Amino acid sequence: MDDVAWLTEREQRAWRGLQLMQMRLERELARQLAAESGLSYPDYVVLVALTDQPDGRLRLFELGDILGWEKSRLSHHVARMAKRDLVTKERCDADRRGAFVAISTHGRTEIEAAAPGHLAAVRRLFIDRLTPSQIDAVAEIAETILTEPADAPTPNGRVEAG
Amino acid sequence: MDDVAWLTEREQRAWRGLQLMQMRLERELARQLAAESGLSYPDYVVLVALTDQPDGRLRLFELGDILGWEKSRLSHHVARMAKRDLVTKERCDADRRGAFVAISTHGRTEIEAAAPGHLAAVRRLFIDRLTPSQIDAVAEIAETILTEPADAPTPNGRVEAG
DNA sequence: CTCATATGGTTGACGTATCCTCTAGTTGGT
DNA sequence: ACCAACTAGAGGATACGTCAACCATATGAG
Repeated sequence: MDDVAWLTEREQRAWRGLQLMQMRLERELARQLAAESGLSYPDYVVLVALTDQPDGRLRLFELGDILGWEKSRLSHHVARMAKRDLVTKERCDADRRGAFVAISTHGRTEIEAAAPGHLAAVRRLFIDRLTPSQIDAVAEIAETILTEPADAPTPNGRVEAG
Repeated sequence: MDDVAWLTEREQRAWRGLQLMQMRLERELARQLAAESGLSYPDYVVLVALTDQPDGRLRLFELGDILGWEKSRLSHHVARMAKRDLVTKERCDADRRGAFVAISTHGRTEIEAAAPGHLAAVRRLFIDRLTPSQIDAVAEIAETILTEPADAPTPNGRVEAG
């Protein structure tokens, strides 16, 4: 790193800080969830996505698109969650290759028990330590970064318009 | 999630956006490093920390503090890196329980080859898409979040003053 | 219809992360 | 000197993520 053009001091402060912040947040949230519920952080986000659906279920590829996960990871994770009866898998008659993941009764119980503590932690660790304008700044920055640049590769098989 | 006090819309926009942004950045950077070098992202940050040292070496626990890693993870990771001859482990005479991790010649070669592409990716994906004031905002937000709150648990065995 | 190709999802192997426990060595009190 | 408490680090068990190969079904061109 000595002979390479590194970032300016300000840039490095932002970049390095962001990395550390994110690591810390994820670790703390994962720890909190593990301590106060039987769910991991990935379990949690899967169940949230399912409860967002009126019928509590999604095709696997839809869930993958929502979470930004690869299909393989999703398949493995859903299989593990099904083994713990947090979700069930249902076959899809319309497309017989496909399958639904549906939140189970037990899954609902678990996430309803986990959510308040998790939300409190998100507030305590992040939201409540920032000013409203900082919150908005975060949202804007994230949206800027997330808008697909024209020449970017398309990670999840999504296709550029045109 | 339906019957639980969730975040306000603004808060959720920031929080969810941050999560997605970070996932996307890490994935792209990991992909870039894997494609253009033989290093993983964790390999890279370990080597950067070592090259920041004048003598290119650190005690394991010092490295752990710098990176915010648990000692077990660090021990495992350094062992794997040593197996690939990216670093070497040296015994510490001053404290014979301890050990140094030192970057090897091969490690220097690898990171010097990897750095330009990685830095270019950091710029392309993040830095160059933000205004200078957004960069500063990120730095300030990260520093706010990273300052240890008085009542927080102490993840890495660090002890609160008093 | 038939074949090539694309899509939805699974699986196994392998590297990685975390938890917990263990040993060696250090430090401090008596 | 001795013993208790602590620290540095290693290592096994298990869960997780990724890659590449794979199967089954769907789709479209001829």
